[in-house]
Amino acid sequence: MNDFISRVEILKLIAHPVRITILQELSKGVKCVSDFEEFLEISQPNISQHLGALRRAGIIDFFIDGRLRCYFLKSPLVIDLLEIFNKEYPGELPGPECCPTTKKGTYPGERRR
Amino acid sequence: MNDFISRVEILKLIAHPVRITILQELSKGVKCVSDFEEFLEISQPNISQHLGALRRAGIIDFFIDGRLRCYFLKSPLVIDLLEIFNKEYPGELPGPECCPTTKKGTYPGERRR
DNA sequence: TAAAAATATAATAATATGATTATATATGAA
DNA sequence: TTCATATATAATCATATTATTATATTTTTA
Repeated sequence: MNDFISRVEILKLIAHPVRITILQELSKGVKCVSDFEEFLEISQPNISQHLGALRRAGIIDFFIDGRLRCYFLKSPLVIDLLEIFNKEYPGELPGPECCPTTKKGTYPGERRR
Repeated sequence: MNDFISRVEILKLIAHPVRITILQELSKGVKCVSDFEEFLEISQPNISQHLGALRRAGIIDFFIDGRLRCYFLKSPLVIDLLEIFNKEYPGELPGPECCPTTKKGTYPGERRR
């Protein structure tokens, strides 16, 4: 039903420095928790919590190898998102063309800003 | 300075149902606050706050036409992001191929999950 | 079978976010 | 000028998010 909201939830979840970093690593290949501990400067439980949240949202998943938990990317959206995240955007969009129409009339009248 | 963090901040800002809706509208053209009031079911001050936050982040900007404030998209990243946001993703990424290597050794041993 | 390693879960506390309400500002119209 | 319109700002409160600390679970190894 609420496709829109769940997409927003996914975005919101990804929009966190640690989780973006986790996803960037996973986009290169499988990683287990102790691998993350080596370069994320946060505690083990915190890593686990971030991984758990990403997992519950269906963004990543894991398999178990002995006592290792090996996480991998599941959501193809993440691949596209990371590409945009890393992309350079030189410049801004062109400003609005003259005089678009809204319910309130036609603007700009005098364009002061 | 911190390019990574500011990108995350932009993502975080966009990842909100009202703000995504605002940006989707602005991707179609200029809109003023009272235009938004017609289809966003939230209060005027709340709309103003969302617009203000997007503006402070440099994602949108406005010009003034009389007593209207006419907002428009500034960040090209948003265009790409909205495209992904609306894209359908059938299926998941293929699971990891056998036996990738981590600092901890080679896995999976027995893949139980 | 006891200890250790790898990881998760739960409880808590600090901080951030978001909506609401009330009020302020600026502009055009009467 | 005064009033109405369009919008912003500020203060407050409720809720959500995040990190921390402590503890539990599972599996391997000694």
